[in-house]
Amino acid sequence: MLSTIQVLRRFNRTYTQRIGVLDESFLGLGLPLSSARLVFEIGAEGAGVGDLRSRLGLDSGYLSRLLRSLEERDLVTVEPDPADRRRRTAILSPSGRRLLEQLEQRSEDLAHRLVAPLTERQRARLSEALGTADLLVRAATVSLDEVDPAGSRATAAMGHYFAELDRRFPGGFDPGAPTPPDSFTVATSDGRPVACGGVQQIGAGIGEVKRMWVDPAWRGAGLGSRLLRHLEGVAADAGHRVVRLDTNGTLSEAIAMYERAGYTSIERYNDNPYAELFFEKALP
Amino acid sequence: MLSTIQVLRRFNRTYTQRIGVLDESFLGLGLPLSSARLVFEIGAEGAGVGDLRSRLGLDSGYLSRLLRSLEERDLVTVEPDPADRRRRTAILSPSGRRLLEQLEQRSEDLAHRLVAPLTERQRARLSEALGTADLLVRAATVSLDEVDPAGSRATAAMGHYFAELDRRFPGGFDPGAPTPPDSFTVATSDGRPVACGGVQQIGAGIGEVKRMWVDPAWRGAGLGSRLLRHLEGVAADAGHRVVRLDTNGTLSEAIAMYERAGYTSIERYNDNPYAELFFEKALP
DNA sequence: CAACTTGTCTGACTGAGGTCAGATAGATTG
DNA sequence: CAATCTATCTGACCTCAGTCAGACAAGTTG
Repeated sequence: MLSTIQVLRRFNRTYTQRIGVLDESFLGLGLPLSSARLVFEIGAEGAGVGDLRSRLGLDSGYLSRLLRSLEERDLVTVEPDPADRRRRTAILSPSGRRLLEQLEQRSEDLAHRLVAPLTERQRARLSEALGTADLLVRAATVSLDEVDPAGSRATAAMGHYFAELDRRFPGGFDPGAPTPPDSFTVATSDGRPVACGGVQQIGAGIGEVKRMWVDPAWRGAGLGSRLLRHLEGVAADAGHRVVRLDTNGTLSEAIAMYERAGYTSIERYNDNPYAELFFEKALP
Repeated sequence: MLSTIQVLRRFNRTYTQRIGVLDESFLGLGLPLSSARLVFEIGAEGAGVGDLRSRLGLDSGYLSRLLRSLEERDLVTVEPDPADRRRRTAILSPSGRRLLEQLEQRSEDLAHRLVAPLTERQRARLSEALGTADLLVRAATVSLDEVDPAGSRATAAMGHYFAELDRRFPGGFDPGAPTPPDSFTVATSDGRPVACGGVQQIGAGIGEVKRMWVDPAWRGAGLGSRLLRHLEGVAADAGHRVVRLDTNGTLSEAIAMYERAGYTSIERYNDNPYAELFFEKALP
């Protein structure tokens, strides 16, 4: 029986040899690979230069040069951002958009050719396997960052949380004027918040986990328990011996997860009108 | 519901962003990536230069230069093959073998770090998904080549076939002095024959599929039916209207496959002492 | 054994990909 | 408003990766 790591390494070799070419399908349209990738990354909506730099992990000088060469070929226009004229935004020109379509097409053709020898049933198996692998690999590479509890990343993530509560609670949800917790963690994947949660002191040696949320598309990938473990670590570092949390009966997945994580039901400890269930766990 | 192609393309993006780094783990040991890959490919047992060329898909001049640079660093020795002194074989020196170990270690560490955030169950799911994807991707990218029926590739593949018959038949198997068929197809993956089969005229408009074999590790991936379809095409191109084949009752997987492919049982049409069952299919 | 084929090597050259050290223009802050 | 910081750009430079043409030695064939 092979270990996950052996399977992963074996797959990696298979993959780079055979599917890796999907990327190189960008070649042959008269553009070097990195320029083609850049066109792909700018996309139909355009993107900020700094944004591109971080997404592609390129040196600022190098990226600048790539953009200049795309401009010379009339594929891209770069314009200053009106709000902050130091920043610039790259947008595809009409011919750039045509090129993007060709790139998409080629990549699709190649994918098509790759699965062509498989029967319908095998394709379905492959789809399912790759879909599972995709979710798990994404889940494994989500980065958990502690952010400023009053900053924009925290606010944006909390927005998703409040919006979901509002959708799920029969009478809607009114966050009022929320006070930021002592510490706030955001889980990000591809630049988007996919989960979040805060920790706040509510008594001597007692921390509370607040505003914990996981994007619905990401549930079942273990992200919730990972985040919860992380938040318990944050609480422990802050000197708490116990963590508590409250929740609403509607949020059944969350409740199941708290129980799996070793939380036990306790009496009401606050006057949160939306809370119906209360949990506690002693930190090791 | 996403199509296989969409899933594949999505996975490809996830993958190149996150696992693609497994390869670059070869960097940082003072060797450029291609040299490191070459050391990896030479492996502990050494490898022929031509073999390396085809496995890595490199230009002969480029490969030669890479080998020279590894020789200069005392990582590799290249020696002529005693049987054919044009051919040369690359072998790792002791320090080359140490380097290979370091490369393996790094790649393993990286894979380990990647799966570390997953729970045991998730890792098992990932293993299974990647294993399935690996088999299917390999099966999809096997290349079917028509080779010289009397050449070395055909002989090597047939050797596997005869060896398996010898293992499986109660009284063993004696191929005698086999005459090469009119046409022979070998399916190759990573330079190894994984399946083969020949077509021979045995009457006016009648072709026979002979010596068809699929590597046991590859059964269940649809390779057999794909090869059979290919051989039927070869027979049709040769002007045959019907294909026949004979087989032994021991080879139950093969028999099931012939039936699935639309073959029907017929009377004995030859005096092959090992054959017990006879099939026929009309070509469209 | 002459003519060919095959396997590897050498030399000359190219472009992609990337780094680093400033320069410059716009924003922010005391 | 001077000083500082930030986002981007320019110029100089370097290595890696790869191609192509041809040389050459060893093997094969008529």
